[in-house]
Amino acid sequence: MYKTYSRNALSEFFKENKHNSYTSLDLIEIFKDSINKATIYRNLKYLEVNGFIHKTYDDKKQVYEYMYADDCDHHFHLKCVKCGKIIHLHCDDADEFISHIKNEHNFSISENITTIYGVCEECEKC
Amino acid sequence: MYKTYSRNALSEFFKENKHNSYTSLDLIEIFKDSINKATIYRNLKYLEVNGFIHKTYDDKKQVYEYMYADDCDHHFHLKCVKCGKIIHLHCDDADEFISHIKNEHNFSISENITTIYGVCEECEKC
DNA sequence: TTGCGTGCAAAGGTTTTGCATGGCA
DNA sequence: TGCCATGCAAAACCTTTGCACGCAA
Repeated sequence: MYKTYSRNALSEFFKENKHNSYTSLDLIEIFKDSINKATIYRNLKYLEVNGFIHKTYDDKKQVYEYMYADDCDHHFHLKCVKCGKIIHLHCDDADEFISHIKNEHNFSISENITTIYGVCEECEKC
Repeated sequence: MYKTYSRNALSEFFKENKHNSYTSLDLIEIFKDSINKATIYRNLKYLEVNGFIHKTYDDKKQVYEYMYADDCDHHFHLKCVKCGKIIHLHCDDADEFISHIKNEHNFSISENITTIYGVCEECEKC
């Protein structure tokens, strides 16, 4: 893997903003002075294929979003549809639920590509 | 609600294919001889707003998919990433999982907009 | 008759691609 | 040197919109 300016800038950005997710257009805007949009798209794909970022999905914006992938293969992501916050769910009950679905419903859940939508505590109050 | 040819054709199609989901492009292709694509888009939006179809998301195709909505607000959808089949999950353990997430993690899951991805029984064998 | 749905074509927005250039191993 | 990344512009692609027409209530 080449370390290039664009690739570094993008991956550092994701690392520094672990708790947010961004659409491709967000990133094009953020880096508009330094990185061409074709390069943004190419590097998003690259970083995703190489497991550095995790592709998720925002129901409101109708587009993919990308987020920092920190060993994201083994837990669910809860995403608040109001504020956009992503919660990495580490929970034994979730594991049990997955086992139950596997054993009783014969379906093997892939946590890494599943995003569970809902409303977080703070937004529930509003 | 007007009953028009296009709207009827689309909703009947969804009803007859309850266990599949379709992208807008699938539907444009299927109805290419009888319905204009602008009308397809307008009616998909209409049917979705009126709760007749349910909008979901396919990780592979990077687009929305639409499926027949049969009281889909109160259960999870399991989608097989290999064959595309959608399973409407009616399961007490899922309800318990949702309660747990609500009570212990303070997050209110919206089942109606969440699709859980994984691999179904048949595809697991391959 | 009036309002809504439709078809067509054009516009709008997002993503991908081809090609020439430049940088890093 | 050779491979890969990049920028630019064009192309491709999907979806939305404006407008005129026609059908349904």
